[in-house]
Amino acid sequence: MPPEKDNPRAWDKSHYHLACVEDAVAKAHQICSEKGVRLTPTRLRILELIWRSHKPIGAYALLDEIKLEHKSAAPPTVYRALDFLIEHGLVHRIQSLNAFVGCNDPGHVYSGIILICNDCGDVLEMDDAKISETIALYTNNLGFQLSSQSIEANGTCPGCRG
Amino acid sequence: MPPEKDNPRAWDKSHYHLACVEDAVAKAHQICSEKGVRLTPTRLRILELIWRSHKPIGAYALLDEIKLEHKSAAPPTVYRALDFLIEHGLVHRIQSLNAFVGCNDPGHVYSGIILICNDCGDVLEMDDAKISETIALYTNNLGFQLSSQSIEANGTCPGCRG
DNA sequence: TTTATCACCGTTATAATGTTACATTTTTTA
DNA sequence: TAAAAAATGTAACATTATAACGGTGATAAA
Repeated sequence: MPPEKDNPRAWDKSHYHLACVEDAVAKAHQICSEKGVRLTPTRLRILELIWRSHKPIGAYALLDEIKLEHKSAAPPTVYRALDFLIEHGLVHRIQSLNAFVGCNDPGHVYSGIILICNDCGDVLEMDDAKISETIALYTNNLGFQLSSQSIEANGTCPGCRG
Repeated sequence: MPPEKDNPRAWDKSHYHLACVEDAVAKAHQICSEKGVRLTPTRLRILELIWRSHKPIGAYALLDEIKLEHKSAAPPTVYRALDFLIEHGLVHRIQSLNAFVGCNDPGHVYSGIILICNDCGDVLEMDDAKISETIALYTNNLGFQLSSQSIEANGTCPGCRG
């Protein structure tokens, strides 16, 4: 992770579907209820911690935080919750950082493109059907049956370009 | 990594620029010479090992192999060589697998899209300017200065669809 | 020719990330 | 309520990656 620079207006997130932890929690309850799966206290807590961190957060950072209130927590505690949250589209894993962010539009993802600022470390999720359709088209022409994709872009965010 | 299935004709790679280890080594020598950087014996050996593995290979698997001939090798031996090879575009890192593959078209990359077969574990590199241009366009409209990107797609390759 | 520098490598240790396996508890289902 | 399934606790371990420091050999500067 780059030098910690705090840049609260790194990008314009005004179009985001979820503006705060509370929104994310409400949406998560709704989605889990619709799917008939259980948003247990640990899962909920991990989701909240991810949303309260306004940057991608790693599994062991989550573990440190959750240990403060839940002394017996261990790596599987965190990884199981993350698996659940990712499986149900509530959280994205950022492969290039081994870190996690809340999904901005759960239950409605075409293709999540993750933009990562190399200066401040903040992330923007960009959903675009066109790009994922293009990739699906190209891969289908090769006879490849696409099941998932991950697009991560590195660069400098508007806030850090100054 | 999925169950080991050996599927030598998983995809049509007839369009690949580099067909074998020897091609890859020759091209690497050429590129390093043009850039004035040193393709030392260890770097060359790691590149060969990556190309001889016809699947993505992890750093510690490379370490095991190189230890057979070079008893004193340790993790930094491998990671330093990998850093070099990646920096000069000779090797790609596959983020979702923590593994490495030879770049099929070094010195001429628009956007390497990595297709990963979930059944046989083999990988195809697809270079396409259009997709990377589309992403560049979209991110630019957000004021994001793009420096690099990684696109990985999971699914089933033609060979494994049967 | 000495001395400084630099890139590369050897070596040891350790950090960071992620998983297995099995026991226990809680919740749901029959 | 009893059986089954889902979730969690717990300890140990596996995998991936980096830090730190010293040595070596080539090249450049004094």
